[in-house]
Amino acid sequence: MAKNGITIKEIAEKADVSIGTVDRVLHERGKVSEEKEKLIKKIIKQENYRPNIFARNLKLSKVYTFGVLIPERHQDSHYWELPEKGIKKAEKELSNRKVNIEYYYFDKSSNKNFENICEDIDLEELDGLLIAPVLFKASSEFIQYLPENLPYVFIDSTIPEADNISYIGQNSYDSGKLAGKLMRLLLGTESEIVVIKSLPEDYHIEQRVGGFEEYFKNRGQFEVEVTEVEEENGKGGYDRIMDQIINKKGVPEGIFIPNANSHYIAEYINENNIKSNNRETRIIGYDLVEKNKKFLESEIIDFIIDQAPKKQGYEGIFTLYKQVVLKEEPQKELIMPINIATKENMNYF
Amino acid sequence: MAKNGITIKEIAEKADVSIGTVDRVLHERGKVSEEKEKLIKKIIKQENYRPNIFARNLKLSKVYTFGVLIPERHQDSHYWELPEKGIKKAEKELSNRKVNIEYYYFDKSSNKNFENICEDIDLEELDGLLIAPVLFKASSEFIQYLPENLPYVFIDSTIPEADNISYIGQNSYDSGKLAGKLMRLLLGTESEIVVIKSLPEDYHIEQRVGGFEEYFKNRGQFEVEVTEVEEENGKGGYDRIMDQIINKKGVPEGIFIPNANSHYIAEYINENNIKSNNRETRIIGYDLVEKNKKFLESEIIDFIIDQAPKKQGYEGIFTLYKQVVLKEEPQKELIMPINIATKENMNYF
DNA sequence: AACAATATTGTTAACGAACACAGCCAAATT
DNA sequence: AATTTGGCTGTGTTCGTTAACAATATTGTT
Repeated sequence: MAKNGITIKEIAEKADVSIGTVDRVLHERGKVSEEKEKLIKKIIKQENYRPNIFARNLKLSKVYTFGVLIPERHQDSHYWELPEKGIKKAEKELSNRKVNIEYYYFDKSSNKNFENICEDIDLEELDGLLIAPVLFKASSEFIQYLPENLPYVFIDSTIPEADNISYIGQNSYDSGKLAGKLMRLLLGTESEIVVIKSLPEDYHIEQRVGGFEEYFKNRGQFEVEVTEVEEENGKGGYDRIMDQIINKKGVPEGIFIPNANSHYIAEYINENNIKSNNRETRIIGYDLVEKNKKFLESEIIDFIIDQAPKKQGYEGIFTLYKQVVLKEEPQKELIMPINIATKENMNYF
Repeated sequence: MAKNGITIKEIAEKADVSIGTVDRVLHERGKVSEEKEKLIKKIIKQENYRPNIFARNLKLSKVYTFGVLIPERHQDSHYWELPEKGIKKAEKELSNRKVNIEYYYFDKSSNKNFENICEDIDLEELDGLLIAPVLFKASSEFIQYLPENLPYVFIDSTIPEADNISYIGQNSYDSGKLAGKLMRLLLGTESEIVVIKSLPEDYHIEQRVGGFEEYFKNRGQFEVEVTEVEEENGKGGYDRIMDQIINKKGVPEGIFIPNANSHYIAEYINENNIKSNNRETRIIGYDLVEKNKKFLESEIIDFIIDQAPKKQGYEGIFTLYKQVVLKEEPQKELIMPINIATKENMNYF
């Protein structure tokens, strides 16, 4: 019991060779006769050899450097601060384990800037890379140029055909459906719902809207209308859209914002003291950024769907660590929970 | 940059002594002249010396054994399988890091059994202990007898005056409040709500009920009535209580079950095809055990509050690992999120 | 057969910490 | 003066893995 695992030395004894030969088999370095290679491999398998990570890392005593390529912190209503928090947490925990992190922030509204930042990355220095491929096309291009043996992990979004060792993120479609259900609960019956999507198009957001609409199919007493707003216009853009909506159809009973900008709407509703048929307008948004938390606290926003961004960052780094440093088996996908945040539980995430 | 921490050898050089002397200072073994001791201590502090965990563990090459003392898996509607899953996950991840876990399951309905199990534990063999102190008094007694230097962590519940290195669990009061809010949303207006508490008394459950009631204070259109049922009577007990409630006051619009037994109620409602004033009776319960998931899937249960049991187990073991093996600073408390599970997101936890 | 070229295998010194052991020196004892 | 004692300090080995280097075996070439 509590078997402590066989060592290279013991394998060597069993196979009647030196540890050098075992080492060659293990690392595929140098030549080994077919006969001995077979024997050694058999023993390794039989005895379920796992290298002693303490010895391994002691010997290597290399400083591993991981790169992090994510949007600038303040973008998406400061959403990107959140994954970064998780990354920093992982960095701290790994600080005395020879792990070092280089941060590269790009402006997600500019492909050009993304490319420039990418060029700045000293890929030769890196042992792993954490990427938020929000700029789909530019990111797809970028990963073509990565060195063959540089492992990378995606967080937030993913690129289907890529060779990433792992993807960490949420199922956006299901989260949209959940938002639909919550909205129905909030409204009870017969209501008009507006979805305010932002441009440029984004896979995540499309999915969320898709799931939301799906939920209301065959639920005739709810009318769902999707509108669009240019992300870069900020608060002003949202204000104008709201003016238009209200002028055209009156105040909607429910508003769904499939990104972190729901606080703009909440602010509009709050400033203009808007009510819909004598009841509050219900708002569901995404992401626990400070401004959304404020309006969640005052219950102007009813629900925020959270995609565990901190965890995404944390697990992203740890996935690289486990892969690169500990040589553990990777997990191809890590799907985040779809958290529902309200005034009552928002501080526990 | 990427400073890798000073080594004993480097300390020795700086202090112009040998590594032996540094070692003596570090471990308080043998005599060292006051003068040199001071100097060495100063350097250690200045340079923030942290032993290299790889070297340390390689040398020590000790197998650490952690004990786990939790209720039998099937208890509380199989709730205890969930923390155990997290524990097993941690065990697997730590398997090649010389960590070994011994499981001790007790019958939480019997103090006597708990005591017997505790006596079976070979405390001398253990390097750490994970305890779910659901039996408050018996657990309080037990921890008195633990060896001075045996670190232990609580999950699920805690004991105020104990010397545990960490507590991992949820804020039950706030989770009850959240349940209240969700119930109000489900019901809309004017409803009768029944809370079915189980006996014997349990701190967690009291807190949850307390939070729930608190939420409905000053919300006159809701009437909340608390009833009790003997846990050990199982389904039969819940059936009888439901019969009584319905006979006395008719079918309540909402039912809140502050533990993992909500599936009993759901089954009752389902079997007897019960409706309340032509609308569904709303049910909110706790814990994503299989049976609850089944009724959540079919929407007979509307919400399940989840306390991240798997995470509790996982983090519990890792807290011990970090403390005992890696000698990192412990975190006195780790408060779990209050997760809201519905049909739509239940499979992502 | 002599020798070079290549294929295969063995040896050894780190990595940093822990710890047993040996050594040195001055004061105390005989 | 020789020896013991105790206080203090340094040295060497070990843990399992890695990788450079050394050594030996085998094959090919003239």
